[in-house]
Amino acid sequence: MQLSEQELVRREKLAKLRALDINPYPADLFPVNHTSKQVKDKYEDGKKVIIAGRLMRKKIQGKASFGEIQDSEGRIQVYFNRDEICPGDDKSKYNELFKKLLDLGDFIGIEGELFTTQVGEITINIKDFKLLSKALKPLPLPKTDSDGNTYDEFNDPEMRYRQRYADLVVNPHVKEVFVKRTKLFNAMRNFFNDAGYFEVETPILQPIPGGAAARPFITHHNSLDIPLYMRIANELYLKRLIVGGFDGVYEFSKNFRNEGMDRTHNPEFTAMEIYVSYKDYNWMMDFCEQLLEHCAIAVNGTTEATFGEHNINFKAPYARVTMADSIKHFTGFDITGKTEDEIRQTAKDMNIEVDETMGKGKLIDEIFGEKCEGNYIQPTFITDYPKEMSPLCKEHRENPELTERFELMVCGKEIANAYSELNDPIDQRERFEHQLKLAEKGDDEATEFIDHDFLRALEYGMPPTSGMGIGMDRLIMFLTNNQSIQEVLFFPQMRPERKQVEMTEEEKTVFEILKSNSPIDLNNLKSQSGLSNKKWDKTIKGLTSKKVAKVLKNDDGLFVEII
RNA sequence: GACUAGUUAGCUCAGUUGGCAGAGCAUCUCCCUUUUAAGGAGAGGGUCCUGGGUUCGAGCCCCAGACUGGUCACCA
Repeated sequence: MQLSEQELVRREKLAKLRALDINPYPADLFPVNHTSKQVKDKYEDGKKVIIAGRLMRKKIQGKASFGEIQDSEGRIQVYFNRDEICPGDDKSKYNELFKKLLDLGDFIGIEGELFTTQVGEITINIKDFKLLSKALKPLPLPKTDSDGNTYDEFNDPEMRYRQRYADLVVNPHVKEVFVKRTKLFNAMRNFFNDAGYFEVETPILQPIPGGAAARPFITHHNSLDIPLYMRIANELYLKRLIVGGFDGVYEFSKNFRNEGMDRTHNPEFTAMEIYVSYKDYNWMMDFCEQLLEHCAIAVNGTTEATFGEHNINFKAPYARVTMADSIKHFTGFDITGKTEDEIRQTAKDMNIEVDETMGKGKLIDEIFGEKCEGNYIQPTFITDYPKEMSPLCKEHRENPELTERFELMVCGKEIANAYSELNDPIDQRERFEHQLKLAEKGDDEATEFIDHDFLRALEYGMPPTSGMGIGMDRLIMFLTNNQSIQEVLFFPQMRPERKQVEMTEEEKTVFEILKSNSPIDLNNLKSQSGLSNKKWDKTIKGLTSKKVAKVLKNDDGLFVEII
């Protein structure tokens, strides 16, 4: 492990602290009684406070210094005065411990009294402080001036995602996104609980992955000696609970899909699904718009939100458009009563890529996706989807080609999907079988499964039920104006970092020669190694930087010596 | 998967025609008792993403690869 100069310096300081009998990682509780925010909100001149946090600014001015402590709520300025901290003759706590051995990023605990500086900043006059935890790695140090300009911002996405801990420490706006994320979950949970619905948990490891068309992750259970799939959706389990007699159940579910990754897809993501008995999709639309209005206010204090160039308003009610009307509106083509071939030809005429594996529903979905979807900026319910692409949804009460389904579109993206749930077990079995045929028709190797246990549950009888799923990650992207899902996940999936090798093969070879013959003439060693010029240069520089060898120059020439 | 941009000090970034590796902040040393990204003086700090090639000489040119971002496609 190669350490930078600054890391080495901090390790030396660690040793010095121990030599002074100061434990850099003490175990004892520190009796914090204020946060930085409480200090500012409840300011009283001369008030005694005890706070703790990271030292994030250290400006030494001789016998007194200013610093800044960052805790979970923000930052507060602190004032280190030598004679306050060291009232006696021994000034070492200020001169040594504070000035020389404390670094930015260290956790310290502080006891002091509040005052306001001449420039009007609330500050803690430190009476005593204690090192609580030493930081061995320097944090990035973004700075902001009084005009709001930032300097040295820690902004490389790769590093921010890989080292989210550092990102959170130095970028308060990043932390704010995750605070809002949790507010969203709490608001939604409260809304459901107030409505009398019941939060449940269902299996993540499933013998049959159901409830969506997606490629699952497969794992293996050793004792049972069977494959298990990580869930792609929780729909079929929640409906089993409606069969079991709950009026309303919901779950925030981590789902896993073994598919591509991009700025809107992470292999694991969070969906919320809710099922309410004796309701239909019309009721669910009302419920959905009330819910989102409530959530937007809980998160941002307003129903309005900015997303990129768009201003969106989550205030209910939202426009409702059937899919057929939407396609008619944006293309002039009326899909009602048309055959599969007519629709395929129309799609081709619109220059939409289609192939023979696509059924009628898929073709309609392609046309909608290509020509309509992107136009819905304000929250809009698209209703009445073709039957073929909705195998878990009840047939439309007025048109057997359609289903009672809606999706909520915002900024051209789907954020909610809901049905009047199919509860006819015979129809459901036929739809599953039809899906199986579609999967066989397409060359996609993703196998479809028929969940016979789910059908058995339906055969016991499920009350009329409406269900809805909401993509939580996408919703929070809209509410925090982030274009990338990685920005709203603490730890987005990343390719593994490349491991640093201790010593390359070439370095080992040269080191072996050196071990039996040191010091040795540099050119002699080079020819013995048999390396190319460039490779030799890299190798010898590698060895010297690792401090296992050094190059000596004297009157007789250049020599390499083992250290 | 395709296209495209990037990878240089702890952080943010320069780097000219191929000729000693640069700046600001951070770090280290010294001075400074109410400062506001920013006091003064001095010093140290580099696997220029990796591997190969061209060349007397490569951060720079050529080839291959890695990782990341963006756009598109695929996938919900």
